[in-house]
Amino acid sequence: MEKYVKILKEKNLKVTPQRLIVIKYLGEHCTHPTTDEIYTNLKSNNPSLSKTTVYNSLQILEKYGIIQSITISGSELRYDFKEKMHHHFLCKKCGRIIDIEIECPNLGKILEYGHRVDEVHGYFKGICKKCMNLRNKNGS
Amino acid sequence: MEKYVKILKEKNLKVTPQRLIVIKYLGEHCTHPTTDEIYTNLKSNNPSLSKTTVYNSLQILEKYGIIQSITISGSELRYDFKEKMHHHFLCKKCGRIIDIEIECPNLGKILEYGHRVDEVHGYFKGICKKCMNLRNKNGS
DNA sequence: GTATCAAATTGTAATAATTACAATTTAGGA
DNA sequence: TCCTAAATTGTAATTATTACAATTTGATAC
Repeated sequence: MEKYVKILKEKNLKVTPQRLIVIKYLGEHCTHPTTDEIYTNLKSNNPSLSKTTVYNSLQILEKYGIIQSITISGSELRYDFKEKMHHHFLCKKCGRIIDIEIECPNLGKILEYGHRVDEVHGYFKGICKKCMNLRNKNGS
Repeated sequence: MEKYVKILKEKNLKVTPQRLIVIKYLGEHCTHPTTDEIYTNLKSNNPSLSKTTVYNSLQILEKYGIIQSITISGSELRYDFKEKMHHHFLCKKCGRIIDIEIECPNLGKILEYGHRVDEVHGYFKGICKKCMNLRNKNGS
């Protein structure tokens, strides 16, 4: 827990219990949850928690580069602890979002266009290995 | 216009005036419009057009690989004619989405994981060249 | 430890994006 | 031209997000 307190303090963000449980949740769950998933899961042990607070916390954590939002699955934002750069793979069968540990080798080229690049996102959609195996077994 | 009729027929999709104006709109506007933008712009010349039809048309056009949806700017889908593979750059200042003509050199690696990859998306966020120049001029 | 105050939290209400669905219309083959 | 499955339409419902005013609280100064 101290780890998360430290992260907030380093950015001069006020340390509140709400922010701590949100950041802790993301630190311990690599499921790329939506705002609603985070809210629902935390609500049971934190009955006074408001969904607006979850939105606010996620927003400010993202603003300060602690977490990142992912737009991969249609009309909802998902969140991810921002550690080292990686890509994502969305399985259209089981809906899982899998981390893909690769860097983006294109960055240099984009800089050549003259734009200032702050964020790099890559994602892939398809059928994950697990679902492919299931499909083969069932012969369908 | 015949070009768009042909595209639909090739996929054995029913050719309707609504689908044609939607596909034509995307063919002639490289602005990565939202569903609402497409609807509003077409509505004036096609008063009977329903927004649900625009949603339906976009959905089926995407399903058949004619167009692609882009999730880059928060909670809204944007659409793009699906020609050759390219990436996107979102300017956080002016909101423009700019095409970046690069391929993804990572594909091979993802295939190694054992997943089946159907779609490849890459996007970058930052400040575009034009906005950077404006900023420098104003000295801010 | 207490007072102070800007900032954070809460709950409700409003807005925006998307989907569901039943009734009507229509494209395209027989 | 007729027929039917599929597409379109409009309304209503759902889902995701934002706005905002009232209340509470973290962190600093005393």
